[in-house]
Amino acid sequence: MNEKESTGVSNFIRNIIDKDLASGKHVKIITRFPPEPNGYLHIGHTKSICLNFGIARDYNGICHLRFDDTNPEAEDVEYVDSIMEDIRWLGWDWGTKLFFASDYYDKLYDYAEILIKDGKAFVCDLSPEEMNKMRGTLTQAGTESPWRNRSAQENLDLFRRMKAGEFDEGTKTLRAKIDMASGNINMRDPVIYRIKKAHHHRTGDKWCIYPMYDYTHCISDALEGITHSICTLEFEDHRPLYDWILDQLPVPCHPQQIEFARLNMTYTVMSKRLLLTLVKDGHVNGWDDPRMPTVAGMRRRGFPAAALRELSERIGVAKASSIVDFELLQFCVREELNKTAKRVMAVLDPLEVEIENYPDGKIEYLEADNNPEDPSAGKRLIPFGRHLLIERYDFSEEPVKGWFRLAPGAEVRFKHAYYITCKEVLKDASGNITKLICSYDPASKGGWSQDGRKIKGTVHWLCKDTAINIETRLYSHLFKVEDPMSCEEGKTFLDYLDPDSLVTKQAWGEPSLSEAKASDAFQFLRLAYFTADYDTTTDKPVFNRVVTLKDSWTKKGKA
RNA sequence: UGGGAUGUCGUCUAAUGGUAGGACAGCGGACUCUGGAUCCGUACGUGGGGGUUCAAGUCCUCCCAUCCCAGCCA
Repeated sequence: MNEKESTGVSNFIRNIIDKDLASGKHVKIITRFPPEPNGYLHIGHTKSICLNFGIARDYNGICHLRFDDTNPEAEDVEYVDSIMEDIRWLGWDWGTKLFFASDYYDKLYDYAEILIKDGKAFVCDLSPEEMNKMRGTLTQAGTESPWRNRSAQENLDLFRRMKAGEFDEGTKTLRAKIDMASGNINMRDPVIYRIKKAHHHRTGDKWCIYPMYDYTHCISDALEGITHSICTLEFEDHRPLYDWILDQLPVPCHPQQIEFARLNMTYTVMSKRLLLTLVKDGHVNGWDDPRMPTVAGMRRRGFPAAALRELSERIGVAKASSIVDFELLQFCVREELNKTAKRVMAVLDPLEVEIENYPDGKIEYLEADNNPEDPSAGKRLIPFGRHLLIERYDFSEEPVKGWFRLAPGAEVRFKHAYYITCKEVLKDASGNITKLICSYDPASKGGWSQDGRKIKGTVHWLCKDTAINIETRLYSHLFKVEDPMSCEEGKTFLDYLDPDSLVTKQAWGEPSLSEAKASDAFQFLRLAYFTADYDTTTDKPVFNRVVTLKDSWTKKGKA
């Protein structure tokens, strides 16, 4: 129990670390989270973030935040800022360990010269098209570049001139000299430097050659003393190259790359490219649209950071590709919000109720728990009067078996208020129910009676005269199918978008809701968890539905 | 006739040659001033064939299925 709490759940990566610690290979564990600042973080990244920062926390180690900024054309400070904000919001702290791969450009360059002097790298004049042709195919070996056997001296001279900006983009690259016949395409003399006359968000115009990921990442890890370099499965094929480069150079250490399966989740897509499409083509309202699996979107939606961390714990870490049930996320969100969300009453689809034996014009204030799960959340006073509003679906003129909400002649409890009995049903000319005439039992104030009468049904309600208008944004899955990526012939993931994934509904709520501040979490009693949106104002409160409450009644198909 | 990986309840994940366990979802019940929460119970799994072993999810072997790789992206 104690061990489990202190080191988290067991997984194959922690097993490796345990062994390395036991054998004395390492005494201090250093991990890193290495995002490229070219997009927003999504829930897939939160798995990696929690993994790396979580290991550092549990092993008394350190997790570095290192931006993998080697492609200036794609990257921007805007992303650097949003990524740091998201990681902090998720509850992690990198202390002083903030790094940029671009911090290492000078060292990286020096190492490249070493490679050249040792005959392990060469300047190649092939055009991108030629290089592509000569790379071979998955089943056929590649062909060696005609420039492969230049002298070290010539290579050094050319590389220095590349750095000096003497050549145009695309005319020359620096390549590692490995094996054009390798079955692993990454080992077929991979490019390690290319010419890009681009402005870098940190180094400005100092450089016109930029190192490639494979070359940069392993050396950056080594320079920082990373012990375990944890990445996703698609880099498995790159590990031989990671190791090869470090084996050629006098680097301070040789970190171990370990790959794990990235997170996939039902009813959503996870790639930056696809998310960008959703944003760019206006299928959602920006990166922080509450339907997006981005950290920014989930934050706005109202998913608590603690729930996201809990999810990361629960899904575990392994090497088999998998798709996690969205239900598990919802469970984590409900679990957290149940403990923390303030209970209030709101009515989305109102039906008028008039209490015939309650004095007209009288308003009394009744005491209500703010959170039955947390007594320290205190109580509040809610207004009650003759004219009330209830949820239309809480009344049934012809109740089915097992129905214990309101019905003609039935008595139910109005939460925190009184026992109410339905006396009469008023309808308009076309037969629609317009109002319920009810009576209340004054002896049941607070929602209970001394005679021990058993009242099974409890409904939520609002005092009509004091209720305020609110806007609710009812979110559901962005996609109609579990896996939008496995498409039928001729369709794309966009064909599975659910046009009803956002339904905006004007509703009514307790007066106190006008004071809600953005990100405040609520449970609208018996309905769902809601969070005040960034758009909320005193005049026009706006709430995002985070997740509905579990509902074992409608699930039975009885509603 | 390329290389690299992975197959355990519906889903995710543990078991490191010795009782296949947990969580979510499901189902049933208890309880409840939220048909919420909580509590209890229940069903469901080692991709397949051979082999080694007293004993195999685990070791060997063959097969099958799935995923990743041909950017001067990361």
